[in-house]
Amino acid sequence: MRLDPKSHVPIYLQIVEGIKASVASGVIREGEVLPSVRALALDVHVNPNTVQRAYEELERQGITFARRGRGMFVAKMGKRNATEKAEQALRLEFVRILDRARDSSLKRDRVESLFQQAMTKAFRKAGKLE
Amino acid sequence: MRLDPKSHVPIYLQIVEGIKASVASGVIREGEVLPSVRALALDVHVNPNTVQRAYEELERQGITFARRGRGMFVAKMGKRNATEKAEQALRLEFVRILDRARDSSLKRDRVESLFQQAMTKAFRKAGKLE
Amino acid sequence: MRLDPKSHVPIYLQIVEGIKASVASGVIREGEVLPSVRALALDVHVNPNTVQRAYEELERQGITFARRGRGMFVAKMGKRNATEKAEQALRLEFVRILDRARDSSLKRDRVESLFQQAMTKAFRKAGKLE
Amino acid sequence: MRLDPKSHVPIYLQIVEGIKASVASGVIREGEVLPSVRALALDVHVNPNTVQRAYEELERQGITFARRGRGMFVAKMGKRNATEKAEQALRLEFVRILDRARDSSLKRDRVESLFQQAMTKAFRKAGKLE
DNA sequence: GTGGTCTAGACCACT
DNA sequence: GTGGTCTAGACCACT
Repeated sequence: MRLDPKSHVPIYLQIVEGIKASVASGVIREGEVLPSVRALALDVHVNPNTVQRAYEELERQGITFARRGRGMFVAKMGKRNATEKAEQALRLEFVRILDRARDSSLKRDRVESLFQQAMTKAFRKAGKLE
Repeated sequence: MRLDPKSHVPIYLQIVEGIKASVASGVIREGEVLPSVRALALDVHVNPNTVQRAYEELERQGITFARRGRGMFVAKMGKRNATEKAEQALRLEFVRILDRARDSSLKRDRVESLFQQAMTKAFRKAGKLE
Repeated sequence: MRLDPKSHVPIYLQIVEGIKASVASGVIREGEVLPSVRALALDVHVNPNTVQRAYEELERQGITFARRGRGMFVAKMGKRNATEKAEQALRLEFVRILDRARDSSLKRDRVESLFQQAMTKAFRKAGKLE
Repeated sequence: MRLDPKSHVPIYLQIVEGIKASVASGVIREGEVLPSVRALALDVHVNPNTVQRAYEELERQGITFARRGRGMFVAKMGKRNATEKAEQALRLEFVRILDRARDSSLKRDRVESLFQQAMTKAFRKAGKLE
């Protein structure tokens, strides 16, 4: 999981996004257990409370559920929920950054070209590692 | 200028982005004066200190320069700087959100389709207002 | 026995309540033996330690008593104790939730109506099953 | 605001309930500001973080909204939301405690009588103080 | 001063 | 060991 300490997005929300991606892509399957709060905290070098907060948010979003003393599990509709939220988030991001590009009078062709470059980069990487 | 109080991006940086877009698109031209701190503060319903921080940041980025008692002016090369930064920011945003889309196993076609929808929306709006 | 893993009431206390109801209603009679810790634990999908805690609490409340190697038995006066505690608990619950309803400015008539609906539902069910 | 340290309901949720009652009853009106996190923390003798958590939950439930540097305000539909949630909570509480009363074989008449006593007590108090 | 995030560390219920 | 709540205290963005 990649956490960016310089980002304005709070760390706990970056963790939420990371786990959601893992659930959406099937890296963690429905019914499977997430890493424990303490284990993940050690792993990503943040305080356990910060992970705890991320886990609460995931439960609230219907991606996971908690079982006392057992751990945190991916919910039945977790994959579907996570995928839908990922698409919705992507759509909103596109709208936000393209609105700004337009306001900056960037040329439509130029925007298209930057997008295609990023696509190639992102989906080429996918084919190789991870 | 659109400010989102719920965004994780600090308001002063949102103001910076808005002004950079105005400079990049020529709404404010090189050598022209920006609205006064107080005027803009009243306009966007924000504390003058917040606008002040935004203006300092713009100067730091070489988009504008200050003349004591006269105001804040768009620098020579301000438009070019603003446009370059807008492109660079867009490129980084694309990489960031497409990486996440890939990690979420969103289909390449689906991502392309969401992008085209947002493009149409953004650049259709551009033709009409603002 | 209905256990709610999402409830803020600890599971061992939920078990205590469930058994008290069984004793109060005569489902388990005075002198009769309770299910073994292990049997009940398997039945309600809970760790034996949790059932053990519930049984200790029941003994402390004078509802049951333990016989080493024999099991847990309903005490003489167990039914009466359980019934009295059930009434007392109900009274306290009523006071608590009606105080809150009043603080929320819910109308007296509305509260009365919600109560009657719940009564009908609870005591109709009673006529049929269990 | 009455907080019960012996309750199994977490303190932060007790605070949520207390504020919701104040909003539902109009003690705090729509658009008005809530006590600051620090002020309320001092008032009810809990840690500011605990109040903060309650305020996050209130915002999530659509009762309030936050303005950076300004404070926490009652939302436009806050009163309605709070009242609806209060009714729903009451209904669920009734169902829960009446189911248990039935399982304990309490007589219907007896339950009715305990309820009426609590009603009189709660709504008499309302007429006098607060 | 006001809300929001984070660290550090304690204690609890449950496994 | 596992999640959930709470205290104590720091720092940030905004007013």
